[in-house]
Amino acid sequence: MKLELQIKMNPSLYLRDPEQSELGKNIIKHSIQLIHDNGFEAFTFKKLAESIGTTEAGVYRYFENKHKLLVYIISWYWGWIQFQLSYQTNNISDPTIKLKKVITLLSKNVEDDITTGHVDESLLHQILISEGSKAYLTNHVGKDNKQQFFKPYKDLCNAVGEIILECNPKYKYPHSLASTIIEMAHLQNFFMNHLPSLTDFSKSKNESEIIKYLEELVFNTIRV
Amino acid sequence: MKLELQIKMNPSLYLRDPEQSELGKNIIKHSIQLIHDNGFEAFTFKKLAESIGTTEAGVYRYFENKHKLLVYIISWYWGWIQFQLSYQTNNISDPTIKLKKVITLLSKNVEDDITTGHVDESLLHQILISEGSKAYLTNHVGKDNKQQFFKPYKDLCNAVGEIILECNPKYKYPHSLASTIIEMAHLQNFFMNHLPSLTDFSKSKNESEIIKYLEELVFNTIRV
DNA sequence: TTCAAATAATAGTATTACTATCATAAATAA
DNA sequence: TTATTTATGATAGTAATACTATTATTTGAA
Repeated sequence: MKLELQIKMNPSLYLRDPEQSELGKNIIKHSIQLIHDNGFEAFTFKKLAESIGTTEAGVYRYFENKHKLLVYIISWYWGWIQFQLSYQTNNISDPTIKLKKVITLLSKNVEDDITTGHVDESLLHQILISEGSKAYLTNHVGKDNKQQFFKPYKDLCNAVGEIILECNPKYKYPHSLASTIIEMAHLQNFFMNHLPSLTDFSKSKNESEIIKYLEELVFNTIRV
Repeated sequence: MKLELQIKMNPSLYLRDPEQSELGKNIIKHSIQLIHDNGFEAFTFKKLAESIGTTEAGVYRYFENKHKLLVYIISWYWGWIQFQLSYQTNNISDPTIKLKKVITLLSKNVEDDITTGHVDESLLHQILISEGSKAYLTNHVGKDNKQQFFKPYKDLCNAVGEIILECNPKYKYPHSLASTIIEMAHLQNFFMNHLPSLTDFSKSKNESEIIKYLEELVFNTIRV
């Protein structure tokens, strides 16, 4: 029996469920590749259609526009991370170890997960680093939020916040600290690779120093 | 005698210096207003030209494209913040107080500064919160960086890093902590206003709680 | 006064972000 | 089995965006 991990997506994000057809899966797969390779600004439905071997209209039958497609794959990623988190922290009772697992999970470049056929999680992780914040940094963030587009992100943030509170039930800013960890795990990685003088990780070019930095930051602030 | 604060800009950002003409100053002024009101994605040179009462071609004589214009106004803002920082921390010897001033300066909504005629710093601060990271989150960040587009940001980050080191000369991550402060001052503000469940500031809607959060975060991590 | 530079007015192109239409192939239900 | 829905493919078309180019007019410094 083959194990298939299915992540439940918000139906408002798509017109036709991309999981339900080959073309749909191809749209996801090639979107991830193209957004990774050329960035979200250069990504168009025309290029995507060409890369798949279908037509622009074909893509529009699945997604209303490229922003919703971006939010879709990002939501998928947060759902996947949420699953990894509960999987990896299962049976661990020490919240400190749990929180360290979280930091590592968010910071480390993930390996491609074979149980999710058409999605390359490693590329997705890179996309999150450079494009993740573009999902919500728009002037329609309020509308999108009302449609629950950011629920997976919020759920993750809450889950991390819970772990923080397990470490120190009196800590006053569990959600802000959670969103700080999530965002900084990505941003410090981006800076390390593209604007190294904004970090102290220039030489090493690997994530272990970012993890150390974040651990110090987090555990010093919650252990008051 | 009228005091005029002049911020030196990187000439690669423009084709014609916008400070040197009325049209140029209008381009800056109306860009800030339009980007603030509608967001960077919806901002076009055509709308800008209409709002000024000139033509699209007129704007293109000053800026190659809207991205460079964004980087220009953002650079201007960092230059202005850098000036405010050195001005406000002048004659203060206690680095702890200096660092607190930095956090407040970055987090608090600024008041419009009369010494800079055509620039509304309060709007600029809002633009930085929602659009700031779009200056570097592109696939041409490397090219832009080679042209020194991010120097004002880096200079500020260095200056803050210096203050951190004054507080604790042994602290290992002064630049990363500086970029964390800068980015989080903005991002937590954005979350507070648009995605409050990612923060612990939902009720108050003012920046003083963000300042407290950041101060706790920063001083607990550097006082090891 | 003259000459160069800045601006205004207009036009035009390639690309993007869509919408619409119609034909065909595949899946499914009667 | 045929009838019919449903997904896809092929093609066209539109409005807006992101520019470039040309020419005429105004301004302002030598």
